[in-house]
Amino acid sequence: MSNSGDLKSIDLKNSGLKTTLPRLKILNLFEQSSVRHLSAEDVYKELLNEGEDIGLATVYRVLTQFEQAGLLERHHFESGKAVFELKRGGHHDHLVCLQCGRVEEFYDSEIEQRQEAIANDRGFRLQEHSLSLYADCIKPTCPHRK
Amino acid sequence: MSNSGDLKSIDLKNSGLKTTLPRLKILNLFEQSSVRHLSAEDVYKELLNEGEDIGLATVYRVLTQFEQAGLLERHHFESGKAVFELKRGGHHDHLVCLQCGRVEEFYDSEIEQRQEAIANDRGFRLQEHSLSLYADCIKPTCPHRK
DNA sequence: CAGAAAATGATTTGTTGTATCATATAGTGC
DNA sequence: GCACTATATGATACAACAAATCATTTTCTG
Repeated sequence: MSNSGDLKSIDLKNSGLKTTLPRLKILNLFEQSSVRHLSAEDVYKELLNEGEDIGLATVYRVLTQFEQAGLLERHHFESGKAVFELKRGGHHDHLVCLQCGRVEEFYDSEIEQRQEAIANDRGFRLQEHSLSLYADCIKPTCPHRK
Repeated sequence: MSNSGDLKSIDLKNSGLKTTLPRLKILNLFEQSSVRHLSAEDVYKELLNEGEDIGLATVYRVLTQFEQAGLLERHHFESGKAVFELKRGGHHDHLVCLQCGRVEEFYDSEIEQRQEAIANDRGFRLQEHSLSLYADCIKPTCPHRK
């Protein structure tokens, strides 16, 4: 069976990117992984673990291309290194657990509105924003709870 | 006149840091500079420009110490490299001009409240947050307006 | 002012990410 | 299917930012 009608293949073509094996592998990983936020190193190591043959340079290059194509979002958090996440329709912000590093997502329309208002009041047109909460988990289910 | 009663000297002593020349120079720079957000390189170059003799390693080390001591805040924004800012009492968030990179500060109690509520609702105790707005300036005074 | 403790700064090392370039692969027209 | 052209790959070199090392210098204490 040909892959030419495949959804991922279409995503790539629409972005002006050729449908290559490395790109499909990376896109697949993001769609199937239970962890939604992956760094370039994470992607590289995971693919090597799965027995795939891929170069680190390709991973960095493809992740940047996918970001520009609107397929992935790049976040910085506090670790210093970038992590990527599949861009699935809706926007959301992040809550990072200070114990285990787990990332929860949230959306708050009131905050979104206030941000718009703040930018407008000051003579700006808001283009994007970055909001991350860093918090201690008090749930007994948190594996690294203090 | 001795410096031992000096405000900066006291700030440093309270942090368990010796009152050394490099530390005073760096603290002075943050207090006197018109630009509130400086990277390690910015600090290093500025001090060299002023004829001061200082090492880059010292700058990085001291900035980190000042952050830990609560004298400075470290921000990441989107540039990838850290910038530092004097911690003057009140908390605020940042609005970054996409044209000229200028940084404006704002505080919105409604956003602050919502953040607390979001964390609590999800079983977290909020420790800190990072909120940056990236926007296009529509003021005629913006030097790099589109 | 002498001695102990800490800080400095030149340099090395580490980490993250991009640029280069010869080789390999994908999409095209036949 | 097959050859051709454009693009992508991946090993490696390079770059930027930051932290660790360590001999020398400076600060603080008594």
